[in-house]
Amino acid sequence: MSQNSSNQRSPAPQFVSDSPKENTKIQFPTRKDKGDDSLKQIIRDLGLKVTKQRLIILKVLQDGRSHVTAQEVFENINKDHPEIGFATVYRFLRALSENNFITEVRMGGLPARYEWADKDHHDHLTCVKCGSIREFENETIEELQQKISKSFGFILTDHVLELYGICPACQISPPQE
Amino acid sequence: MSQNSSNQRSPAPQFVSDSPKENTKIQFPTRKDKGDDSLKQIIRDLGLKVTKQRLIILKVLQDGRSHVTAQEVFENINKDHPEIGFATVYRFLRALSENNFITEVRMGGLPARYEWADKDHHDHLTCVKCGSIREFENETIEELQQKISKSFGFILTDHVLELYGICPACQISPPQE
DNA sequence: ATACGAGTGATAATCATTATCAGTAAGAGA
DNA sequence: TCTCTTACTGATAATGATTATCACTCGTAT
Repeated sequence: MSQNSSNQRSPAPQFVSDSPKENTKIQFPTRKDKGDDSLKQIIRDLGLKVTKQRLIILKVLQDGRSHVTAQEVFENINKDHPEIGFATVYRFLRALSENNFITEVRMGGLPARYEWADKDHHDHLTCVKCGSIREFENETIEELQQKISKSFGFILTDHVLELYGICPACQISPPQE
Repeated sequence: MSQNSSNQRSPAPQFVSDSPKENTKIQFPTRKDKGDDSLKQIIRDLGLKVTKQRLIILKVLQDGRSHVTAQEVFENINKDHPEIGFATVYRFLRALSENNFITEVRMGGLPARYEWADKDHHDHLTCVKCGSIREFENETIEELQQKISKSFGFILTDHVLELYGICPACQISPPQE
């Protein structure tokens, strides 16, 4: 999504469902949540139609590992549902990401990775040797970011904090060929 | 072929944070100016041959504004030296970046930007409306990053901290579209 | 159930970046 | 300085992730 600026994913217009409905409190599904109903509700909350494809994508996101790329989601789905095209996967991932149901993480020039946004915000600590990712959160850093933004007169809308280092395992036994 | 045939929709972000500079023939030495000899030395330190092209690229990086994309460097050079191909620019920027003579900054899915690495470390605060970049540094955040890494047993080697927000100007007069 | 507009899948297009390769030139040694 | 070896260059093709296009399909409000 590098190319045209149209997708310059400005850190996301906060979820604004124009569906006035009643204030159904949005429940983010957890990993154990297998019910299709809450998945359907997510799609409706986005103001989108519920389709088989979108349910499948959501299920994979929910049950699969975190930090997946669009390609990985597609390949995973493709095994059981080869009729679903990758454009559909990309499109829906973008919709989810723009509405903050999932978080897009970009590191280096690598393909974007996505993770459920149903947990507290966290940042990443990535091993430059083996690629393993640890998550962390630090309230003080968050506060400092707010303070810094304010000092420049900016309204903070988003941030990316990625730490890179060498994990304990790779310090001991560097990965072989 | 490529070239930036200005795409349709969104406004191409304008990066105006650093002093714009016309290329004048006469260059007064700046604080960054290391002279041709030291530019040559940089290239030799990389274990590469000193070529006219590489000296020109280095000079542009040194004298031009910061946070430039490869395309911008190329276009800048192209005005006076249309014989230099963009592949040469990309190649050399990569070499410089891999050897930490310049720092590569990637934000969102946008093209990589480069900056001279001979200044103190700083992070970025980017306006999601107009693309302007402010630099900042915060010792406390740096220390916290070290502490966090240590708590996971990681040896911290690098980090990326990018804040996104709306700059004062864009809060007042949002760019129309 | 019907109609209509959103959704889909195949495919082409984009865009930044990298690879390829034949011709060129840097620079170490004679 | 001249030669010779090879790294370098520039034009162009290729790549890889992602988005646009478009005819067709399918949810879903009526």
